Amino acid sequence: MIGTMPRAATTSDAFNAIAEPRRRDILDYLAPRERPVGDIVLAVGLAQPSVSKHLRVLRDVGLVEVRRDGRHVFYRTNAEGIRPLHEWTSRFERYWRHQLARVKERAERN
Amino acid sequence: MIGTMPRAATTSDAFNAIAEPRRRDILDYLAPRERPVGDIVLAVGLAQPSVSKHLRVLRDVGLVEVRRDGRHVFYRTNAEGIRPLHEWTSRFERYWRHQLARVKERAERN
DNA sequence: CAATCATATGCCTATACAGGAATGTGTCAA
DNA sequence: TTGACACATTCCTGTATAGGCATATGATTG
Repeated sequence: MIGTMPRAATTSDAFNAIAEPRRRDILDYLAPRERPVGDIVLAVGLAQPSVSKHLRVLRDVGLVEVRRDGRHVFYRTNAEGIRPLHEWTSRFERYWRHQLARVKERAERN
Repeated sequence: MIGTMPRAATTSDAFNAIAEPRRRDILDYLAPRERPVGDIVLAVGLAQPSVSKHLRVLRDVGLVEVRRDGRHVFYRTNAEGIRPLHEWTSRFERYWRHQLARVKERAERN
C-alpha cells in the first residue's frame, strides 16, 4: 500500500523549507553576503550539526548555494528560490491595501 | 521533561500553515470572495473532513475568517495574515532584481 | 420531534521532522 | 603521516501532522 499522506517533506519546496524559523534566521543572516558555516553557527545560536542540517535543506530546495574554499564552506542565498513565495503572497497584496484604505477612511470620518 | 523540539505545529504561524499546498489552494480559491465549505470541497477535490481541518488551521493562524449563515459556513481570506510573509520575502526582492539585471546585461552585450 | 443537510471533530496510522550526541570526511599545517 | 580544524552525516526519540473513516453537532424543514 501507498499508505497515508503525512506532512510534506521540508525539502519538497521553498514553502516547506522556510516554515522553520531557524531557517529563516539563516537566510536573513545570509542576505547581505555569503558566510562560512562557523559564522552562521555563531549568528543563529544553534549547534553546528543543526545548522549543517538546516543548510542541507535550504540547499536541497535551492534557497542557498555553496562555495568551498579550503576548509571553509561558504553559503549564500539564492533569492531566485524565494521568488515563488513572494509572487504567491503578492496575489493578496491588493486586499490588505484595500483594508488599509478602509481603515483610513473610517479614521478620517471621525 | 520538555522533550525534543520536533517540527513546529502548522498552527504556530502563517509560514507553517501555508507550507501545505492544499491550504494554499484553498486560499487561492477564497481570494476573490467568500465561499461556503461545500464549494471549497468541490474546488479543491478533497474530502469534506480534510477541508474542514485545513480551514481550522487557517482559522487558527488568522488566515481566514468565518461567517455563519444558517446551515452554511462562509470562509473568506484575511489577507492581513499573509502580509508578514509578503514582507519577509520582500527582503530578498532586490536580489533577484539584481540577478535579472545582470542577466539582461549579459544578453545585451551579445 | 424526526429526518436531512452542512460542517466539525475524534480516532488511527504511516511519515517526517528537529535537536542532541557521536562519528565520519575533507583540507591544511608541521 | 599525524594532528587539528571545519563541516557533514548518522542514529535516536518525542512530537506533529494529513488523510480516511466514523461520528458528533448545529440549523432547517415537515
